Amino acid sequence: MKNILIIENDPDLLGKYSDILRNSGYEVTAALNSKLGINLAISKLPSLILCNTVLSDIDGFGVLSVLSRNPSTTKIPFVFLNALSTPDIVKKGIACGADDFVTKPFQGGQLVRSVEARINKNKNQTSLPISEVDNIHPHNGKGLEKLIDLISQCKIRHIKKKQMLYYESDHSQWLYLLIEGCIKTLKLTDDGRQMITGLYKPKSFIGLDTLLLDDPWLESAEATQNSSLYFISKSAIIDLLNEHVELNQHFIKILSANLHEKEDQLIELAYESVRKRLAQVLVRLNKDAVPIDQLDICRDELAGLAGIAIETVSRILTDFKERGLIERNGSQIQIIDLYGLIKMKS
Amino acid sequence: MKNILIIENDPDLLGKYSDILRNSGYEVTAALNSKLGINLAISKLPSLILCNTVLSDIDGFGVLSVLSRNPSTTKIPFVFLNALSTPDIVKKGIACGADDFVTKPFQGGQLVRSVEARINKNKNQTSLPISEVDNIHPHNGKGLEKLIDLISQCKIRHIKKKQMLYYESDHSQWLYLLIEGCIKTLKLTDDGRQMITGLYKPKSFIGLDTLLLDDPWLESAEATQNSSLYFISKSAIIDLLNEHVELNQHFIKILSANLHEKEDQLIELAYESVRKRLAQVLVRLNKDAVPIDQLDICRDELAGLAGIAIETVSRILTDFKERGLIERNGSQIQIIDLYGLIKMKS
DNA sequence: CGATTTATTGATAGACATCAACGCGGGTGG
DNA sequence: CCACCCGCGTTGATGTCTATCAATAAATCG
Repeated sequence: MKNILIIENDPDLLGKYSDILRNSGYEVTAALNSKLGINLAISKLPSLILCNTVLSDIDGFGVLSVLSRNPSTTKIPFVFLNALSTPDIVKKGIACGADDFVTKPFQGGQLVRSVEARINKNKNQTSLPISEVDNIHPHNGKGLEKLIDLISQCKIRHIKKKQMLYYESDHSQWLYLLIEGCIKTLKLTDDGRQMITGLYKPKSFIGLDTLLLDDPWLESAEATQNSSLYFISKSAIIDLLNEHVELNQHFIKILSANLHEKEDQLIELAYESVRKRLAQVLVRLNKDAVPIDQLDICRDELAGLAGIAIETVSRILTDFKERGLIERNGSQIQIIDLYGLIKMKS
Repeated sequence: MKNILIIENDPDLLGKYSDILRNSGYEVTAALNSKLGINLAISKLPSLILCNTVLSDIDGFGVLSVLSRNPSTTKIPFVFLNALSTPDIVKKGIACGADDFVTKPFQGGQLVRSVEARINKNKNQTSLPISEVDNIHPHNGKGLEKLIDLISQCKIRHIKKKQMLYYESDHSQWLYLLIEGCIKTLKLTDDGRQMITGLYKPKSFIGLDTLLLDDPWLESAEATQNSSLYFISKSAIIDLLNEHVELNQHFIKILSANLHEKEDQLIELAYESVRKRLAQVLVRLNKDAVPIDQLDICRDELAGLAGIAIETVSRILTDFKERGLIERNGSQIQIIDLYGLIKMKS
């Protein structure tokens, strides 16, 4: 029978939730404060944890952080119970690695449904294969093998399109490994325009650049599609790094490659015309896109990637279409003449 | 008595050079081919090596490369003898780590003078203190201590203002550590404009980004002032990296910081006006400049740093002067109102 | 199907590159 | 020692590229 741990200050509510879940056939462990909750989570290893955001001693986010750092409990689905789901709470919850949010008050059925859905979702995830992660092959060394072990012990979280993964200037607690979907990292200007500094495809790490620095995030990250990611605790990775030299060197190589990419973008931004920049962006997107060379990306993001205004994107795209370089249907773009785009001159 | 090794194919010339140097009071070791030369260099450890660029088996550049990789011979001053000093030879020589070039034919006195000057120069260099190199403190770990040891065993070379250190797409053999002067790294566009991707001040490493990648240089490096650098053999550094985890992590941190800098520049280039970009460049230059806040930099380089046209630089500087932000005398710029520059709006 | 977001098109103005001319110093060679 | 040239910096006139504002059209979503 599935065991569910509930952490909730209010004895009345705790009893109520317990009853609902027991009636649905779950075994329930109850904790009236966070310390007890953490201990019970570690000793009982429940199938799921329900936890109030507001607790007397350590708050819900703190509980989640502690359990995330412990390898044996990091993978347990963690659902927040809270009176209000303000954007701020959701933001903080995602940053800590929460799986779901249930807002009080709720109908009994809703709670059960959420719990069931979450447990089922996490059942499937364990079988996801890790291979060729950002050019990691297990035979490349003991360290990379250990890294793959570590990753496979981490919890997978899913975030929806347009949801933020983290925000600029927030404290960074995780290294992310994207499994599915697409994540963009961006910086905002004072007047609200975005510059997209990175566009991450499956099998790549997000956050390597702040891994060893104590700095907070220097950019925000947002899902452009529904995405699944491994949340890898920074402290665990750092422990691994301290033991395995080749892992460090692998990361150095990734960072070096990133640096070179950025430098190329720099010179492009400085001296190339907008036309050429947009063409380059299309070429780059095409390279690591699905084989159908059909890009599903909104104008806003193209503008952010090329560093130009949305209206100009629109204009240039129609121009490209008239010249037979691309085809458009809706917001989808199909590249017809890749060579023509590459050879685009200012 | 100082021992000098001469490597020269032609027996007549070899004899002639030997006589000249013997008459000036040097002990001379002669080698008629490169293999012998290398062996003698290692066994005798001469005070200086004279070597023809053109040799029968391994050419002069090859000899220098081999000796540079050997810790016991890397520090020996190495002077090329060549019939013509074409820019191409000088370029290749500098890339390999040559100290000087003497062009044949020459007067006997010239050879002696070059040799003496070189030996004296290299006498002084051994005492240069390495401290706080790019935030390296010896107490930060065994690896950093070893790194400092390694660096102190490396030869220091001096390159003059406007001389190139390396060229884009050349093979990279060294990691450089700047001691004195200033080095800029730049990329060129097809139409000859330059984008300066890095401006290195003393105590910083140059070439970290290609250290672990087998790629050739992706940018060129040029001295903006007379500069002195340690030439650190890549293979030696890599050996050290394989032994010391914390050294890798130190480099990861430097690379991460570089990456963040580049990202900041990206968003600036994309969305800020040229006025603001130039102001930022001045602020950045001022930060790590001499305390007198007097910048000696030509318009061309300001343009390359901000990614704008030289004429525009000129125009904006006069505007800044009229507003009392800076003062100009000749090509020197003095910042009057730093805060005003920082607060510059588009 | 209406409402709201997202994309396109047009008109306009401003910013900046480009071409061209000119002044200034410093080095070079007669 | 002076004239000359060359590189560098400044200034002016001009044209073009692209952001911005505004209006409309299309598409997406509930």
